[in-house]
Amino acid sequence: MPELPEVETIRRGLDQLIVGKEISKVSFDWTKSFPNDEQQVSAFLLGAKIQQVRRRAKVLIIDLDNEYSLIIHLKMTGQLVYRSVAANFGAGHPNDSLIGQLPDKSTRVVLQFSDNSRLFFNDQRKFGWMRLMPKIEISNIDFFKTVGPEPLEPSFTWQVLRRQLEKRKKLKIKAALLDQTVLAGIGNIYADESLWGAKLHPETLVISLTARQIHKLYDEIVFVLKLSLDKGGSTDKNYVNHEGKKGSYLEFAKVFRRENEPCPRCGHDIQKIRVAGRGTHICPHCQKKPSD
DNA sequence: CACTTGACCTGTCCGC
DNA sequence: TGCGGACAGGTCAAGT
Repeated sequence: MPELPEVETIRRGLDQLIVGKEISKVSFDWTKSFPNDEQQVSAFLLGAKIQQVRRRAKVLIIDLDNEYSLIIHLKMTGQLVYRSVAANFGAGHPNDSLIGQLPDKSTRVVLQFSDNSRLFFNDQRKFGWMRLMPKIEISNIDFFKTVGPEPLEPSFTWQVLRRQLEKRKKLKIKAALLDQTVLAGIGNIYADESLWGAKLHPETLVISLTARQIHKLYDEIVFVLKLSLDKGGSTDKNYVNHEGKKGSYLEFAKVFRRENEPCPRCGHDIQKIRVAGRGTHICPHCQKKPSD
């Protein structure tokens, strides 16, 4: 899924929907999706109330009103959908949704609240996970110790991006943008979109970027992330928000999933290539390799 | 150490 | 229609 705009959309939604609710029951069908043992669950999850929903990079943190939190990573195909009994009963497959009544075939974990509403963690590919962890241990997770700055925080300036890129001078710029220790929350979609905006070929080495190019790339990263957040994120195949609804950013995307369509800037055909092991979309005219 | 590749899973699409 | 292979938005671990 889910890159920063999608995870942030869910965070905002859940923060409105589940804060104050008391967890009354938990069930799961796949241990890797929820590795905690019975004892931890009954001691710290059952009976706890939701205090707040936070996000760092692509990770959601649901703080409980005790010393524990639920940490959730949706990886590629995870969904977190909240349903009251009535809403679930009425759920079909309207145009703005991908899912009907829950649980469905991909449901891995169900949190039930004392008012009988439920939060469903669905994940087709089973890469995602949810786990209960003491709040005090969260900052000790390697990922949180090394993850880079949040691009939508006011403290993230183009100079910060330049400094972060210093650490990965030998990488291709696309690989650097996907590296969560450089910058938090960018994935394949927004890497391609911001590189197109900055007219940079994704294989351009970081070391060869000028200050002006980094500044432009910074502007484009912030622009595409804010635009996507405004559009409720991107739905390619699986992503839905906390209500089970799709995001509409891809209608506004310039290159992602638009191979063989004309570049909106120059009209040349958009190509799909492979960079850093990932499918990558470029306009070969606007985004020249430095050697070309 | 810095960087690249394969593994983790299921589902879908494309070519033969 | 059936079947094999490639590919899909993310991160780790293992390999070079």
